[in-house]
Order: sequence, then C-alpha cells, then structure tokens
Amino acid sequence: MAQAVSPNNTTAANRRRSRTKFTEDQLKILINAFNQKPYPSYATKQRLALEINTEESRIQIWFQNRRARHRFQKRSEPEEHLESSQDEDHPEEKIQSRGDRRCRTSYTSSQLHTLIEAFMNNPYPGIDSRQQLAIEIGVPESRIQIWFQNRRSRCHVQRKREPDEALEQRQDQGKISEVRVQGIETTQNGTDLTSDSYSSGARTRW
DNA sequence: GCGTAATCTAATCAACA
DNA sequence: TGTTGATTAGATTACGC
Repeated sequence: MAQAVSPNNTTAANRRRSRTKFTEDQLKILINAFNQKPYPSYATKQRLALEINTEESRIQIWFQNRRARHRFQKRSEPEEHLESSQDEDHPEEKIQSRGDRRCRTSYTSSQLHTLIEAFMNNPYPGIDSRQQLAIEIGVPESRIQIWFQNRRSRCHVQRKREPDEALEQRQDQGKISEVRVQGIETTQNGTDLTSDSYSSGARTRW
C-alpha cells in the first residue's frame, strides 16, 4: 500500500506519534477486557482509558491491533489449538458496539475552513501538526486524524470518478467527438490530493 | 530482528441538515 | 437523501527493546 511519508523524509511536520508502552498491569486489564468483548462500546473504551490512565484513542488502536492479531492467528493455527470462547466471530458484539458509538463531531464552518487549509498544505500531517490543529480548533487530536483519513479517502474516490463523470456529462450534452477529457485526467493525475474539487460538484457546507 | 503501536486505504454504517 | 463523521478489516510502516 502506498504510504505518503517516505521513511527518510521524516520531518517535524509528519513525525509519527511516539509508541505507547503499556505496563504489565495495563495490559492485564486490556486483555481481560478483550477476552470479554473484542468490540467494546465507546463507553467501555472511555472507562478503560480512565482506568489505565491513557487516551481513548490508544485503547481503540490497541483493540484494532489485537483483533487483527487474533484473526491472523486464527487463520494460521490448526483448529484444535483455538481457544473456543475467544475465537468466535463475535457478531453480536459488533452489532452492539454500533449502538454505542462516539457522538458525531459537528464542525463549524470556521473549524472546517482551518482543516481544509491545513489539508491543502499537507494531507498527511504528523502528530505535531495534528496536535497543533487540535488546539487551534478545539477538537481532540484523534478527531483530526479521522477527518484527514476521511478527506483523503473521499478525494481518492472523487478522483477515480471524475473521468467517468466527465464522459457522462459529454454524452448527456450530446456533444460528439473533439471534446477531450485528457485535460482533466492529467491535471488530476498528479499528487494533488489537495484539490477541493471532490465536493465542488455537490453542495458544500462551508 | 521481533513484537506491536501507529498509520494507511477502502468499505461500510449511521447521524444529521 | 446526500454528505460526512465513526468504525471496521486488512495491509503496511516503523519504533523501541
């Protein structure tokens, strides 16, 4: 998978968060919680965060990685070695956790303006930039990270769709031949994730 | 070098205007 | 109903021992 930040290009602006080192006691609590519920609700994650004195976002990442490791083990290990209680697919937990999500963050137009400006400047901000933005607009850093993820993702989708849409438009207008889509493709083909064009066709809220 | 936290994309769910 | 924040799986990167 393509990564935006090359290993040798680490600057203050794209530096990763330093690794969290969980203590034995913290891990005991986390593992115990995981064994009970691999898909904890937001309230549970918050409670755990409080209990082991860390951020809720770290709990979320820990559970994500833990589930991934479990799935991996499940695939690679012979079936008789599996611990039955923990290796179910846990569909009921998944369903339940959907009912207790974090409240949707609602950004003001000025917050969005700041985010978009930052995105145009750098679509892959490191921990320092994200924290700075978080302070600036008064939103947790984890929400900034999610916002950038969604924004990048939707930019990719939009860019994939644009040539098709241009074609459809031409067909709708009954304009035959000579109209070139090339221009659109070439200008969008670079690394310009920063374009706000992905929302330009639709209604914008900012 | 290994274990694993952090990060990424893509798909999907779901709140809200 | 479309937009977009939240969550997930799965893959990958890279930190810290």
